[in-house]
Amino acid sequence: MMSKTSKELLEQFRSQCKARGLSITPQRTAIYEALIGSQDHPRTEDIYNRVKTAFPDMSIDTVYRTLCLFAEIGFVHLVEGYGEAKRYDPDTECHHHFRCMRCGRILDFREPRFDALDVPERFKQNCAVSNIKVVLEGVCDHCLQKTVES
Amino acid sequence: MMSKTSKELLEQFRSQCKARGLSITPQRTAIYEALIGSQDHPRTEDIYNRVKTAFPDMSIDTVYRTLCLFAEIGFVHLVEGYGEAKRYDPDTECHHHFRCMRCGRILDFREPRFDALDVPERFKQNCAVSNIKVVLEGVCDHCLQKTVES
DNA sequence: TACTATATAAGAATGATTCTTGTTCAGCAA
DNA sequence: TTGCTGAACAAGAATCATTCTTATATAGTA
Ligand SMILES: [Mn+2]
Ligand SMILES: [Mn+2]
Ligand SMILES: [Zn+2]
Ligand SMILES: [Zn+2]
Repeated sequence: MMSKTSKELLEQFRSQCKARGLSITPQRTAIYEALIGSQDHPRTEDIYNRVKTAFPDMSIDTVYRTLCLFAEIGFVHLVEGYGEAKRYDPDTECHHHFRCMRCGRILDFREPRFDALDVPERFKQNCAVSNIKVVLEGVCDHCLQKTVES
Repeated sequence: MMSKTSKELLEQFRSQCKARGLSITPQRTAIYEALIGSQDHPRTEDIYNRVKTAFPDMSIDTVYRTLCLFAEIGFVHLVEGYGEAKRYDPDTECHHHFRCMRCGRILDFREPRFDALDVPERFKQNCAVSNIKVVLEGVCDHCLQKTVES
């Protein structure tokens, strides 16, 4: 199936907001557009930088608030990390990550085999497991290249 | 095999420090002991609280510095999270985590099937993958219990 | 168009972590 | 043992990410 056009995504954004009684403000729309236009895993400040060309006096607090809201309602996901600035994932379909421990780059990958790993019995019985993710760690191709060069 | 006694672990700590030219200070020793004596995933401040009974005027900066050092040299691991305070793992053997999204509790589990999942070809070829971890997310038994009660 | 609750901007406040600086001490050599 | 020296430390300032407070603006609606 073909992925949604950005026009379709925007329409979906508007109707989801409506359904939840959230105002559709120019700021929220701009932040949403910045998100869907990115294939990476931006920090709040990255999004802030992308929108402030069009909105020179947007407060960074608005970006923090809005991304937090978007994460709550599922427009974006929060990426697992190691205590630095939060990173968001505009791709909310099930997928997994490779994380470069040297430069912080996060690469996506889809691996259906990993989407439904069989969880230990004790979690099945006592906890409510809502999702599983596999995280690969190491050094990315870019960084390996740099190592060779020097 | 039997797991190491704390005396053996301490001896290992001392020789590892020596091998790396690191001074064996009372502060480092106390922090190391606090770590190996814990079965959870403490924050820097948790460790600080545990050692300050014996060292009332230890600076919290020393705990930050020391945990960071211990993570670099592999005495502890850093736990993946979502941007709150860093959490450390004194268990450096390969294992995986369940994370409660409600209370933040992190439960360990060992699942050899997960330790050597077959990584996508493109990472094998271009990146140096140093480890794989599976993260389960959901609501823990404690929190489910609370939900039922109220 | 007017009203009201919601959202925003600006800046202060907070929490975690790191940096700076002057002091102390662990490891080592005499 | 003693003395030296670089590494480690304590204290507090500084920084970074994030959240809170408050006064103002505005989206949705009558
Ligand atoms: Mn992703
Ligand atoms: Mn663990
Ligand atoms: Zn890299
Ligand atoms: Zn819980």
